[in-house]
Amino acid sequence: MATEAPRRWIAHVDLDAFFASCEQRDRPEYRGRPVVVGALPGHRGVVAAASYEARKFGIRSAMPISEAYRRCPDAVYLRPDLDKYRRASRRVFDILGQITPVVEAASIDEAYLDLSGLEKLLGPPAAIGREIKRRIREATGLGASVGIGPNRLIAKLGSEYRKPDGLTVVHPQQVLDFLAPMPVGNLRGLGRQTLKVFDRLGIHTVAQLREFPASLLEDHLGKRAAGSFRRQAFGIASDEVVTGRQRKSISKETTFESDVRDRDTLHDVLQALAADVASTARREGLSGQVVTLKIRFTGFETHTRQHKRPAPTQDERDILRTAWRLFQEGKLPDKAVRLIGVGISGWAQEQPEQPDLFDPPQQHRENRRLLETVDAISERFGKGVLQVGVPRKRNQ
DNA sequence: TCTGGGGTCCTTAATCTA
DNA sequence: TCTGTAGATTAAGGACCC
Repeated sequence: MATEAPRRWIAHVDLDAFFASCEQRDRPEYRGRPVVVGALPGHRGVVAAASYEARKFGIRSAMPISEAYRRCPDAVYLRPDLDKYRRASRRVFDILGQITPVVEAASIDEAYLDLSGLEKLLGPPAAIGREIKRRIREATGLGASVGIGPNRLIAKLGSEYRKPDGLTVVHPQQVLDFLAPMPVGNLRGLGRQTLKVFDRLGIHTVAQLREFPASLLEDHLGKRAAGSFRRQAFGIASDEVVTGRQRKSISKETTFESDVRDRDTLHDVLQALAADVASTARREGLSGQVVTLKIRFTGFETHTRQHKRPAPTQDERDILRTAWRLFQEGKLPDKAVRLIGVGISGWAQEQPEQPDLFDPPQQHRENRRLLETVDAISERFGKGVLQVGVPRKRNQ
């Protein structure tokens, strides 16, 4: 019996234990052994990636390295080599681009592909999935898991369904059965905090979520989140694959081996981080107007302070000056610092912002900006140095 | 357990302005 | 000129993801 063709076939490709697999590929003596990439034992930090051999000991990413070491002292512990992983990632994305131009990079080791309309050329979805895996392994020696379904959610859950080296195709008519027995924790955007709420409500599986009264769920999670999880429970999700996404911020941060009180040290570190941010911004041709300072104190108490500068910048001196002012004037607790970081965002528009004389609110802002500049100059050099005519507000 | 680094998105509160 | 208010913008924090 002919079934109706889906509007879309979306694939999600996920490289298995990516960082650890890159290391095992390059060092044959690590193959078959538990490999943990992240902080080194005895230092502050967490697991960034664990090979499948390491996972047998219960080691997971984001686990404190001390805990990982307790579980498996004999594992191979390595610092991440991000340049190596970026090279491998680029190679994989090249291969995906040969399958279809509609590829969205979801992270360094994950991608969404729109396979719609490729069946005539490459065969049914399962055949395309096998071909993707084969090409990745042949070119890079890395294993990948692939999920294919009518939308992004189903594709993503499909790639997680069988790992490593898995392939799962979920046809539109199978979506509800595929989701029903899953733990709700598998849904997108549902983390530890939300899981507690679901636990309290006695919702553990997607099937139970579907049965739960929508209005009651809204009471506990808010309209937006409740709606999102309910839609997911019924397999409703976006099937758009967005190519060429632009990043929205650049940031650099560092955690000290032991907490720091010394202001000079903090300033020096902040300067290095600002230089790093600025260099990335210049390399990518981005200028940001908003500078954000992130501080984590002893006890993991974390604060951010941000400031919108009058003009975009990619200059480390501007970034440092603003960040240091935020540090000094941000009414932050007087405690030793565990982590410090700085970032920029709020990119310059395509064309420099011009005051629009036909847009009173904008004109008002421009006037105010002008007055602020005058004030600042007067403050430094004395009043009367400058006389600036400010256009009067038009009627109303 | 004792918690990295780099991000995105959302909610909420304060402030500004028409 | 004063006042109340609604909407936009900015800022801070938190949840979440890999």
